[in-house]
Amino acid sequence: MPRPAKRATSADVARAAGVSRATVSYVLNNRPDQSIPDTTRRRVLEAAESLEYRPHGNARSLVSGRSDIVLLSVPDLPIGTGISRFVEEFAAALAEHGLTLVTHLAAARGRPLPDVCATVGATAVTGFAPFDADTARALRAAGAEVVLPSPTDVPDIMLPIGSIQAEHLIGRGHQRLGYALPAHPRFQQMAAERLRGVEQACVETGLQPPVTATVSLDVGVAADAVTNWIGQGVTGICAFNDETAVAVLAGAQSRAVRVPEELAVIGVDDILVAPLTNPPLTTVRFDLHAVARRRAELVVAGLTGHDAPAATESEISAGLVERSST
Amino acid sequence: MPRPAKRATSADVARAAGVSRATVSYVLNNRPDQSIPDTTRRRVLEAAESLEYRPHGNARSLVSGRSDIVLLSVPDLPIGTGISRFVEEFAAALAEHGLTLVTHLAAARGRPLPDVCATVGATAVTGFAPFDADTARALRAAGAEVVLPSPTDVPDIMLPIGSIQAEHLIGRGHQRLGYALPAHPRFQQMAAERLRGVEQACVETGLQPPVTATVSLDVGVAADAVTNWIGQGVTGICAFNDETAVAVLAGAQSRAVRVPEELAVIGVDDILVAPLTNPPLTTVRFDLHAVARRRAELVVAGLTGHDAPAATESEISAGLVERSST
DNA sequence: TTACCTTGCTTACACGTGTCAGTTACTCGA
DNA sequence: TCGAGTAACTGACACGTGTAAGCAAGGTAA
Repeated sequence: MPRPAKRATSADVARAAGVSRATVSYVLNNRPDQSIPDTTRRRVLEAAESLEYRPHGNARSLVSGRSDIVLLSVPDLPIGTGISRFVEEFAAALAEHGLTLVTHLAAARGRPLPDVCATVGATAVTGFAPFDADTARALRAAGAEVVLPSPTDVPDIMLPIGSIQAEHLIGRGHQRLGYALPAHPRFQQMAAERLRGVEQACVETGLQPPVTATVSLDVGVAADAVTNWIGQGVTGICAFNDETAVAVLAGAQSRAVRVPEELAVIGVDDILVAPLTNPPLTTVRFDLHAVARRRAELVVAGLTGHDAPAATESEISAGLVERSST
Repeated sequence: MPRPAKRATSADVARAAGVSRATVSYVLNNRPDQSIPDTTRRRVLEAAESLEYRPHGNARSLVSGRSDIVLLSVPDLPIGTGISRFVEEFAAALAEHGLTLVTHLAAARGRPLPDVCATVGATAVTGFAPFDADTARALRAAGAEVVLPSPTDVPDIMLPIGSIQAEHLIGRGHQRLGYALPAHPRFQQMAAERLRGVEQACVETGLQPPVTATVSLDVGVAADAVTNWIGQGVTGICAFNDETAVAVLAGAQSRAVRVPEELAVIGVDDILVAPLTNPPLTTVRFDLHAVARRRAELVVAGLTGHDAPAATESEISAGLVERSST
């Protein structure tokens, strides 16, 4: 096949429009302090259009020292579908500020995050959990100006989820709750936050704290946990996420424990199969739209040096999806 | 906090080592055609180490015209967990060749892919389905030298999956098969490939082609499909993926159709909840390790200009996970 | 007329890197 | 002693962009 023409540069556009390269730059970045007549402006824009000119990000960031690239580090976890919605929303929110999002899956055998940061030239790096001090320092040394979240940002998202679960069950009259922790070690931090939310709700309504059990995705393990809960008088289970909740449902079924009559179960995430379980799973879907938008605000604020607008309670909106498992 | 020192450049290293910048470049990229005594070499390396020097990827790719960055476009779909394993494996395979992977979620409201390609300066762009001609052209114009997969690459991955499903059911004695298509429009292309694999297997063993039905993630829809299949004498269902399979299971249960006695069901992906369904779901897990490695080979081959080693049959290894739904 | 401002441009430099073409200083054979 | 060769290094350019500084032409005020 014929080798396609090399990508157009601003010099090509300048030649086509019959002006200097500087004029092209002024028009395309439409700088207010430069006065450029409409005829010239249009000539440049048309030339850029017809040549399919796209500014070379590397060259641009080389001179400006700042790159419009935001790097999102995605943890190497069995990721739920929710994350892709977060990413989508986050990317859209950043795009409104002219920022481009790329994601990198942090795996043991892949490149270390600071290297990736340096090669793509990201100005901001963000992730789901706060980075440890060493990594944060390395990221800054690799050129990142903003590293988020800081340790104070995370609880705002996770804690209310547990509260919503517990309040729903308590509202239905349950007096003794259980909490199903995930088995995967990397979920532990997130799980601890959500559990704390459940505990808070219990304390506030005068109940005892929930009876915790680690439930792997195995029917036998889940069944044992169910038997134990029933023995302790537990009637409602908050599960860390929907997969764990499905395991609890399977465990209950294998021990002939009726759901929701004998044991109510509520999950988190509203995964695709949640409406298809037996009985259909009640769950909490938290609004990634708002979380993503908030995160984007924090990034932009960090980049511009302004303070971020304070988070209002209503921004973190997690919603109950009521089905028949509670 | 004290503003951290600006990142070190190769000029800083040169000054610290008492040599010229060119020498620094020769040492760090250890070029064989330049003879550099060990004393000098060590001086440079030590200076680079102590300054925490990392070459500036933007500047490097600006001059070389090539960037070590591979961009993976992830479709805006309800993504299965399998994809993250693919990404992990792909990134690791690319890293062995000194390439860095970043992913971008292609969403309607985000940036168009060619823009992202241009801003990060990717030399290769790849995705799960082939790009349409316009997009491919735009990507090339944005600086991508390699755009994959080409339309001829995809069937190799998807088609055998359908075959494995069908052969498993046929081997169990089923004479009339059904195929459960997904409802989401963006899955259609992938589904068509997998369905073709099922059809091939049927033809080869002298069976009639499968009875297709579109099954959304809704119990009612799935139940109607099940009734229809039973009415046509179908005894085994190949589902597009595990979510669709779970819907079929739920539909069967709501119509009191016993699985697997009256209707066998097999999915694809081995999602987390697959062992937890009732009955536990038989499924096909395809080896993303091999697919990712193959894809990385294609990318590297495209960048070096060499031909890629031909795919052997054994590289595309998809494995049956037998449970009780068949 | 002269001094000075505005408009509409252009010229020239900087960013950090890789690399080619020189340029020393030294060794070696005749 | 002299030319040639080689080891060890340096100077300068290019990549594509943003932008400060400058410049010609025309207008305006004194």
